[in-house]
Formats: sequence, structure tokens, C-alpha cells
Amino acid sequence: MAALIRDTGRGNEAAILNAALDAFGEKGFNGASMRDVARLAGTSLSNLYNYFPSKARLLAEVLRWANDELYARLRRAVEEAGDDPAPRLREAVRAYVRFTVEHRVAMLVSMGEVRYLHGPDREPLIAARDATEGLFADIVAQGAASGVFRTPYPADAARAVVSLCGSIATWYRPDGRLSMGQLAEQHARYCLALVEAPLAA
Amino acid sequence: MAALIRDTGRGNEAAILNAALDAFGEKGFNGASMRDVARLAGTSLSNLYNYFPSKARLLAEVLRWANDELYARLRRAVEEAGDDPAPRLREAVRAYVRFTVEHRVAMLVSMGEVRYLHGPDREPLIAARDATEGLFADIVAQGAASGVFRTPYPADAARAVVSLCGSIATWYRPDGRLSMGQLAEQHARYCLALVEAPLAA
Amino acid sequence: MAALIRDTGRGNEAAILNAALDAFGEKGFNGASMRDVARLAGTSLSNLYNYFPSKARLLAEVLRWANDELYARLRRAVEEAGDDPAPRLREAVRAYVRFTVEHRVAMLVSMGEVRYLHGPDREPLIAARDATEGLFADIVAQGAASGVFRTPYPADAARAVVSLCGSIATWYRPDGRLSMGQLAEQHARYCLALVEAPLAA
Amino acid sequence: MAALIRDTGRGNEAAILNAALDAFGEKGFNGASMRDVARLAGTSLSNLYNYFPSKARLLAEVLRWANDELYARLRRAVEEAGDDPAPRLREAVRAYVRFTVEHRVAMLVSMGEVRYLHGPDREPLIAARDATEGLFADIVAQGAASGVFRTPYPADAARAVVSLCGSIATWYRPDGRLSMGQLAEQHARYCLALVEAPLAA
DNA sequence: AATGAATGAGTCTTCATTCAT
DNA sequence: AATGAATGAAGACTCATTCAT
Repeated sequence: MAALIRDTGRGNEAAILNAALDAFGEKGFNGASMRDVARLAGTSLSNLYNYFPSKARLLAEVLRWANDELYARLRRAVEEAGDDPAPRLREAVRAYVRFTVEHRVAMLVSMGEVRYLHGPDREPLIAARDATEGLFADIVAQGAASGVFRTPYPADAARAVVSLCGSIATWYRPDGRLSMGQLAEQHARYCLALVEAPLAA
Repeated sequence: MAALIRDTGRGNEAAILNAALDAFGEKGFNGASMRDVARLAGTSLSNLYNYFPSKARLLAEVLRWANDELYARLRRAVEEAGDDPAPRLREAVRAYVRFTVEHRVAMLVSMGEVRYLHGPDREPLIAARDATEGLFADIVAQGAASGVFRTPYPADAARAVVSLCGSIATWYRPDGRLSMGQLAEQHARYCLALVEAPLAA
Repeated sequence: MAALIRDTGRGNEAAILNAALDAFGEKGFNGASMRDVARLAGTSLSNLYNYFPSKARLLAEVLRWANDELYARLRRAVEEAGDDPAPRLREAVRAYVRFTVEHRVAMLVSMGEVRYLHGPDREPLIAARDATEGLFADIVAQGAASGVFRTPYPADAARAVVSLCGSIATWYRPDGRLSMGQLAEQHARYCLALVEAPLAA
Repeated sequence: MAALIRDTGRGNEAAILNAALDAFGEKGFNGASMRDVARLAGTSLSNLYNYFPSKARLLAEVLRWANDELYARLRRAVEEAGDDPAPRLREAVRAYVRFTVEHRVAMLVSMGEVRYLHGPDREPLIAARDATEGLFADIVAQGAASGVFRTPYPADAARAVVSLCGSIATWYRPDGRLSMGQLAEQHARYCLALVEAPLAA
């Protein structure tokens, strides 16, 4: 479970972002204090404000990083999957599951703490999340159009797919029964079944 | 969206529980203050402590009520659905979706705020949640045994079903495009598809 | 260590007074709450106010009972000791020590918590305490006048005697090395020595 | 009555410690609020917590300072008194009385409020207090061994001496009848008499 | 970029006390 | 005499944030 953010080219910034990710992941946005973040980042409380003007902005930045990374991975996975909707959906789901498992806290924060953002910090995040969901929506639409996904709800099924993959973060434990690979495999099948694609027996 | 808790036979208790549900639902456990709860309940801050010894205990009680109600509804729905696994799953999912829509905040709190509970308040809740999930697990197991659910992952699919239904709470808005009935219908089909039951074309 | 206050002929009054004594003894006047007292007395919080109009008054009553009892015991001991100052002092000290040991918390409260009393509750207590000290002052004065106590400070030595005996309460433990009898014996000798009375070799 | 703690080399620390000493001295540990301390120290309530993590810890630090200072003074006094037990005891008592008078509240707090300390804050204080008493115990033992103190209770008399000197704090008023010098003189004699040393007529 | 000290508003919780029954 | 419910003030402590250095 490597750190999500590697380097930003600006002093302690990456350490602070990763610390915020951990803190918000463990205690939630309101439960974690700036002192918690500072402690995890190994810097002083007041130094945080040299990088981010407020706690909300810090959360916003963390979420932006997480979403950008997830989006990039999904794009890459889909591109490498070729043109057919079924393998595209399969690979997108597998990538999503892998990201969820590898960066569970990032996913948790991303799903749960956005609602504590208001004003100008909020909308870019919502847009980014919609873009991520849009990737799935496109695949489902393509599959429905070509007749290979026979779900009667092609306009809504993508949301179900995304919800299903994201919810793994709420219960997954690294020492659990299922490996990341098994989880990815299972969910790929769940999602193909959900959109009513033909399945190998 | 009627109040979840009607009356407990003890002074202001029901009003406080419902107020806590609303407050935790809107701002999260850590974001909502006991003052918020008191204001919503129409009583004084200190009077809260005549009913619940701590904020955590208050949350625990709220969650217990929500889970008990959900569990009871699911039981009833499953019983009335007869013996075949497919209609049983269909009715369970529909009941779950209806509960999620009608008591969205209860569901949100139930999914998101349990992790702020520790010590003796936590375990009964986890057990109750497992019991709810167990209802679905039984149905899936029955369907898999009888061959009507052909999912290769009968031991894990119930969790996916529950996650899928619960996640509605994170995005549903009463004024959205889909009615509760449509939502229930869609998810019933998603879930039957997910466990690879035969579907009417 | 029997309860200090036996019965007052008024419902739960004695139980409340003894409970207050214990509570104030253990946690101090400000550290103990009326709830603590109620719990120890086995009654309800609000019922306390049927007997005593305020926490301060409750403390005042407790102190009055303790002082009255101590004063009575000292009077009796002195009277039974005859007319000579040396045996009178000896018996007074022994009685004081015995009371301190038997009702340690009463003594602790009496020494330490009076200062939290103000207004009309305070002065009667101070007067009662002065009366107790006056008993010793009289004996020392008598002994000095008759030449048997040769202390150069007859006007001040009584205070030292009283302080010395009372301070036992601050360190005495029932399971300690010294029995009540030994303690009484030792202090009788300390005090006779302090006033410079002739001592048996 | 100069401030007990001069400077600690860390911001407002000395001011806070002295303020705590005054506040606890006047109202007791439980009667004084952290706001009281802040007001006396001329700083904000929250700033207190930049120096001491809790009220109990603040009390513990205050007590440590007071005990260290007392112990140092006693050591010095004893060392300068030469080798004979009688002058050593005399000078130790005088130093103790002077400290009690000069830092009455420190002594009061030290005697009365230790019992509100629990856990790891408590034991170092008890040990320090025992060390102080140990100084007197050594002197009494030495005097008893050399035959100049003829008390039959050499193992216990030191406690009486310490109690006697400390109790001055409970009644002393700066505008009272006796000066500090007189008080020191009187108690030196009380204590020598108490251990049954030969006294100048 | 980095820190320690500082602050005012806010947190949960407990307090002594009152009131209706 | 006795209780359970209620309350406003106050308790210790933490918060996000700022400022001087």
C-alpha cells in the first residue's frame, strides 16, 4: 500500500497530502484535526498553512489527487482493452477494484467526505467524480447500443457498477479471505452480469 | 419521509433519537454537535444526558433502532415472498431499496458513521448488520443450492447485493429522475442478474 | 468505623449526612457532587433538597455534627480525668486521637473543607472549632499557671497540640503499622513533652 | 511573599505556575478553574494547554516545584548547622517554618491537594514528600542513637515534627500576632521538646 | 519554508438546582 | 417525603487559524 502521492516538487507537500489522506481516512474529515495531520506528516502545525490555506482546501487537494489518479488508471485500462464493450467494462472494473484495494483510504475519503466540502472547493470534485462515472457510462451505452449488454436500464446501470466497486472500500481488510486478484475477478463478473452481458459458463 | 422512531414511552426520548438521526445524517457524527441535536429535538443540551450518557451511546441507539426496523421489514418481505429463491431475493431487494429511500439518512448514518463507534457500543451494531446481511446470504445460498442462481461466487455475492442497495443512500435525492418504485424495480433486476438468475427478456 | 451520625429522627436525614461525609471525605467538597451524595445515600438527587436547601448547607450540617460529637467526647474525657492538668491533657489528647482515627474522614472534612463555606454558614463552625481548641487552651493555661507545664509559650502551645492530633487524619490508614491505642499513647507523650511537662523516664 | 517560581526559560510558564499556585491555594484544586488560572497568569485559557496537557499535570508540576524548593532549603539549613543533632533539628525546623510562612499557599496546596492526583502524576510527588520527611527522620534517628533525643518513639516522631510545622499553613495570617521569626523560634522549641531533647531553661 | 506561542469559539460533559407530579 | 425530567451556567479541553520570528 504505497503512498498515493509521490512528489509534488514543493518541499513537504507530498508528505502533508499523504498524511491528510491517512488522517481523514481513519477519523473522517471532522474527526481528524490539523494537529493529527501535522503529526503524521512529521512537521509543525503552523507549517501546514504554508502549503494549504485551510483544512477544507487541504481535503479538496487530497481528493483531487485521488480522483486524478483513479481517472488516469481507468483511462489507461480502457484504452488497453481494445474496442469491444465487454472487455472494456471488464478491465475498467478490474482497474477500479485494484485502485480501491490499493488505496482504500483514498477511496473512503473520496466517497464519504466530499459532502463536507462547500463553495468553490466542491464543484470541481463533483465534476471529476462525474467524469470517472462517465467512463463507465460510455462503456455501458456502447454495449447497450451494440446489443451485447441487454440490461433494460442502460442509462442507470453504470452508477450501480461504480457504487458496487467503490463500496469495497467500506469493508475490505488487507488480511481478509479474498486477495485483490480474486476480488477484481469477482467484481468483473458481477458487473458484466449486472449489465446482462453474455457470460462464459 | 416519516420519522423513523415513533415513541419509546419515555419523555422526549423519541424526539431526541429522531433529532440525532437528522443531525448525524446531515453533518456526520463528528460534524454534528450535541447542541445541534438538542435544537432539533426541541430540548436543552443538558437534558440529552438524562437519556443518553454520551454522544457515542446516542449514535449507537440510533443505529440500533434503524437496524432493527430494517431487519424487521426484510424479514416480513422475505416471509411473504414464498419459498422460491428468486422471488425471495426480488422482494428482499425491493424492501431494502424502499427502506433506503424512505429513511435515507438512517441508511447513510448506518453505513458511514459506525466506524466512529468503539468499545462495547460497536459490537452489537456489527452483529446486527451481519444479521441483516445474513438474510441475503441465506437466500443466495438457497438459490445457488437449487441451481437457479448460477453465480460462481455464491458465498460472496450477498455482500455485493447489500452494498449495491445501500449505496443508493449516497446519491438519491427525493426530487430526482427516478421514483422509489422504479428504483426498487431496477435494483431487483440488477441483483437477480448479479447472482445470474434467469431473467425474463 | 461506624457511621458518625446515627439517627436524626427525620426519614433519610442520617443516611444523607453520612453519605455527604463520605463523599466530601473522599473527593473534597468541590470534587464531590450532589449526585455522588445521593448515590451513596441510596436516594434520588432531588430528594436531597427536601432535607437540605443547598450543598453548602449540607456541608455545614455535616461539620456541625462532627464538631459537636468531638467536642462532647473531649468534654467527657477531660471531666473524667480529674483536676490535674497533666492527666487532663493526656486524656484529652487520647480522646482526640481516638476520634480522629475512628472518624478520619469527618476530621479530614472538618480540617480541609471549612474554607469553602462562606456567609452565615461559616461563622458558627469557626466558633465551634475555636471552642474545641479552647478546651486545650484552658488545660495548657492551667498547667502553665500551676508550673507543671514549663513551656515558654503557654498561649500558643494549645494550637500546636490540636494541629498535631488533627494531622493524623491526613496520613492514617486503618491497615497501617500503628494501632489506634499506640497512636493515642504516642501522641499523649508528644503533647506532654511539647508543653514541657515532666515525663516518666 | 515573592513568587515561588522565578523563570523557567519558556514563555509564560513561570507566570502560569505561579498563577496555578495562587488559584489552587485560594480555592483548592477542584474549586479553581483553568479560567481562574489563565486570568491570574494574564494569558488565555487555551494557551495554558500549550504548556501543560491537563489540570492535574499542572498541579503536579506546581507541587514538584514547591517540594524541590523546600527540599533544597532544608538541605542547606541542615548542612550549615554542623554535625550535632539538636542544632540540626533546630535549623531544619526553622527553615521549614520560614518556608511555610513565606510560601503559605504552596504549603497548603502541597498538603491538601495531593490527594486529587492519581496515576503517574501521583507517585513522584509522594516520593518527593517522603524524601523531605526523610531528612527529619535521619536527624531524629541520629539524635536517638547518640542518646540526646530521649523520645521513646524515635521512628515516628519525625512525622509529628513535619506535621506540626506544615500545619502552620492552615491558620497563619501575615497580619497575625506572631512574626515569622517568633513562629520559627516557638516551633524549634516545640520540636526539640517533642523529641525530648534537653532544653535550656 | 518553518516554528512556538497565542487566541476565541467551540467541543462534550457535569454541575447545582428547580419543578411538576 | 420522594421522584424523573428539565435547565442554564460552568467545567476541562480541543479546534482551526494567526502572528512574530
